[in-house]
Amino acid sequence: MAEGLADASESRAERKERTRRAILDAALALAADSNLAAISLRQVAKQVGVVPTAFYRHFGSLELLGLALVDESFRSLRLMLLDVWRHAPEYRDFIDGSLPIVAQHVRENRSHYAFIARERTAGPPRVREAIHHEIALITRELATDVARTGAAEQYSSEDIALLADLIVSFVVTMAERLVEHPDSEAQTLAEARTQLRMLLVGALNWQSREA
Amino acid sequence: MAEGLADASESRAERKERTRRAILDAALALAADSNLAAISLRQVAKQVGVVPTAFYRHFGSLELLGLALVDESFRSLRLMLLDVWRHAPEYRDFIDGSLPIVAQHVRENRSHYAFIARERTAGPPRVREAIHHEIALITRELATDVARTGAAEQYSSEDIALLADLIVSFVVTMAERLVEHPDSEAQTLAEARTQLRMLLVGALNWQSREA
DNA sequence: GTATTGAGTGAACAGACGTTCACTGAAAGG
DNA sequence: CCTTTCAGTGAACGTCTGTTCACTCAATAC
Repeated sequence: MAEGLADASESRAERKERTRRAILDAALALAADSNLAAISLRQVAKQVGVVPTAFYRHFGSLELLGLALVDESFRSLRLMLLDVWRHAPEYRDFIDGSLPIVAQHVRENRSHYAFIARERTAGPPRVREAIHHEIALITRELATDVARTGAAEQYSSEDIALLADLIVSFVVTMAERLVEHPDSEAQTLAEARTQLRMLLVGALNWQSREA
Repeated sequence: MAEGLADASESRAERKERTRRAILDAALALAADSNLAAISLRQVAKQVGVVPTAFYRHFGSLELLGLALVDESFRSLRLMLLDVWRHAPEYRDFIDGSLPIVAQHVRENRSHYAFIARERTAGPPRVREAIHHEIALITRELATDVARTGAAEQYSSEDIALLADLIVSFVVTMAERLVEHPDSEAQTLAEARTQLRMLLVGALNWQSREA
């Protein structure tokens, strides 16, 4: 089972995982110049430095590879959000506390966010669905979190959901901009800060009854 | 010059324009199943019922065809917006007056909106730029319109621009949803109505000084 | 009535595509 | 130590790709 004593080479599983990672990274890089549906299995294989057939040892198709990338992207994203929400009560200002963390995560995972931004609207149907599902889950979590902290007691639960959706949609748009214009991060962030404030001032003055 | 008397066949220019339209429509239809970067010149030609080479008589590349589609989409969109803004003062409620018109236009031009939604993030760079440019123009027009009607006198001009951007971004998101779930138009619209109201309640209570 | 223009043709090209198959050879299992 | 497993190989297939070129032949121009 074990490889006995000191062995400089990797185990079988380690090598496989290394190739799998290389394939994921290559696909991410190649898709960045167009999109997932426009790249070919052979391009990916060539970039990895492996024969086209080897691809099938790891993924049944480019679409399944795409689903793996969605999974990977959102696993990291959710960890970041968990961190944001756990520390939220400590913030003197929720917006100023949270936005920079999101911006930092986008900066450090630009290619993943770029992938999500593109494939969310242009990817293969199953990939699109997977992304929308993940975003819907996050929206639901934000809604329960808003309800739990009692920040909007005058809201009906339906309206809390709509508010959460409004916020998530806005942050998605902001993330798209951070991806597209990495050099303008400071300005994008400053503008988003003001806009989110405008939006939340609306939240504070909103009453569900005035539908 | 003229074609003399009664002639059942089309003029040369008419035939050319008819083929051009067929190419635009074919590309729009084929890209709907993936995206512009993933379709081929030969697929388009086959769909039109013309030999691949004939494509070049109308467009130098698929990318230029994409730019033509952007142009076409936004020309129609701008006419609709002109109509919305001209009749805005008559509305008892601006939101209830405008949103249904936008929704109707999306319904009647679904393939164009789907194209814009996809290529906005996943299209060839020049196509993406063209779309963002058009959206920026519309945002600027909305800002001057908001400023002109004096609906937000307490706003700095920078904040009017940010508010306009917030509204346009939201409507873009709403349009994406109308495209993706045509069957839920009524619900999407009802939710968007509430969300836009939340947002604008924020606008009314916002003051530029509290940055 | 003759000359020009130009949208559409059809063959040809070199290369890339996805997928199949039988294979190798080192790591892991017993 | 011998056997099994399986990530990666390499050739082969039929099909599709963008682009070139010389061409036809009806509508237009003069």
